Amino acid sequence: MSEPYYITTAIAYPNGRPHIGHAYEAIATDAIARFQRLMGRDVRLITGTDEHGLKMAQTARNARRETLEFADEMSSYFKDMCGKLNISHDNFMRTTDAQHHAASIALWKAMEANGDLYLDRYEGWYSVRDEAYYADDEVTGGEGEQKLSPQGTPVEWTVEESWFFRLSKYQDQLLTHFRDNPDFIRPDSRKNEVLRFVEGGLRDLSVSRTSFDWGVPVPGSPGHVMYVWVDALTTYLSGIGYPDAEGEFSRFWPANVHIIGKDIVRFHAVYWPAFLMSAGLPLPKQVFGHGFILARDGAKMGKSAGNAADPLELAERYGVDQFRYFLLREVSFGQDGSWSEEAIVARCNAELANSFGNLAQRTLSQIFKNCDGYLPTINGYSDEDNALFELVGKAVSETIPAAFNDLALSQAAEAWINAVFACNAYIDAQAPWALKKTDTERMEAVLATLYICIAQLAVAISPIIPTSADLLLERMGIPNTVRDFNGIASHWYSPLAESDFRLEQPVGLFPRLELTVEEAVA
RNA sequence: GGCGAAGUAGCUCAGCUGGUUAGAGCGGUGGAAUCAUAAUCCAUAGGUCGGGGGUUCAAGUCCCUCCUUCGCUACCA
Repeated sequence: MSEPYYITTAIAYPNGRPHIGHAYEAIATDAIARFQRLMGRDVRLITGTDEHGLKMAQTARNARRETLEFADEMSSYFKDMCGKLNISHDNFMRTTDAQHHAASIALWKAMEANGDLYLDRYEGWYSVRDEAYYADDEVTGGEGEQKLSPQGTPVEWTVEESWFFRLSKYQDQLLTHFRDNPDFIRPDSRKNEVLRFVEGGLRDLSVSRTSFDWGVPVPGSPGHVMYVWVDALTTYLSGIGYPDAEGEFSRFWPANVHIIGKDIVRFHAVYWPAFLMSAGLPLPKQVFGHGFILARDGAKMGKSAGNAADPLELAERYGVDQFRYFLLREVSFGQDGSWSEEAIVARCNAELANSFGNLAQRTLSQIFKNCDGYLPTINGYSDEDNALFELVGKAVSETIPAAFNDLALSQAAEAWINAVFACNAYIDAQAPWALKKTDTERMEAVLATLYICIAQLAVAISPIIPTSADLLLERMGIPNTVRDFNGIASHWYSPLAESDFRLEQPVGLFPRLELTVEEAVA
């Protein structure tokens, strides 16, 4: 059995439809998962929705909907998004699942058994919108006015009984863990923020609520439901079978990496490991906080900003693989990035259509026309051929895997496109269309060289553009068994050339994109 | 206020522990080619590497300071 690899997205709060940030996270996580599969790992990718909390209950009530039924609908949008964006998740975990409740309760009891939960009173300015308490001096608004949180949301003085988690107890253990595992939080800029936060001292965390009942009931404490983050984070466990400690869970926990947005690093890098320490469970190996995808004008994306683009609409308009490629290629993973329709069109046309798609098209077309569709046989390679093999081979078996391994997704794509550029330079320099008249044997060697390189490049980029890559490999007759990083580096060409495989009339892989009319006018 | 990140060619950005004429992609310009999705290839455009000061034989690359943007965090009065 191959080595397990467990990766998760954050568990989205489906208070609205998924926006481009959700799509970005799912796509990035999926590309990493697909890469690991191509490296031979036994992968689990878990995603899902975090459906509890007061906000959800209120939104449903305002819409005069039954809460669960409302949650069903909202969750389904996220599940649909995963389907449409070709996310290869193994499980879509909902916090409203019965098994998830059982998992949350099991985690709770484990923390309780460790003496880390106690009942106390909590009072302060509570913001329903933020689902958070604020200190007296954080609140603004004079006598008789509506008090506002630092985020500008309305707050009310609230007193409630609450269970507390002894977070303070874990300060030193956390710092030790951060020190001993320098890659636990990435990128470094996020790690520094967390370090400073923890070094500044940790207060115990309120982990239950009594003001509403839409959540996982606290065991043995009627009227209390768990703080949403407790059960949301538990999804990483329940998604692979917890509380059943056998089977999937024992094989895949701890997770290799949690992919999350930079805004929720603290929950994943402080609270979550503390919960796990308390429950006696091993910690995930890494938490990676990616950046935000900003609109062209620099405004933060979000439903409240009113400029949230529908990722599914963009994917439909420009193509799922094109959309995936754009996001992962354009944005340095871990940093913020921006998008625009112009940028999508420009990037995809330049690299996918003109460089790679056209490379495949011109190569396959020549084989189709000049070799009657049969793969040319090889009678020795020239230095130029070997130089290209070396360059592409290095990209495919060293640079690109190394970048993926390091979650440097844009660098992986960059290394790939550079190898594609080299192929185009090679085909122009060798000019097989001229060799056709002077030296058909040499022409065949050139086309064979390109054929091999194109197949390797298709496999290497397939984590990012899986459908297109597979389609090309299929048309090229590349057996499924060699469509991974090891296989495609093996000697599959001669057997294929000697088989009765014959190319069909080549068809363009990536149509050139055009801006939509509105966008072009604007 | 504290801490941190960033400010490099028109645009988007690479530049690790300081060291040949500061790089890439896109865009622009000039060629070449015509197999291919009017796609490709080659060459090139000369940016005081945010401002100022300093260390050094040598600094985008270290130190100080100022300006701008952003993130985390805090709030002394």
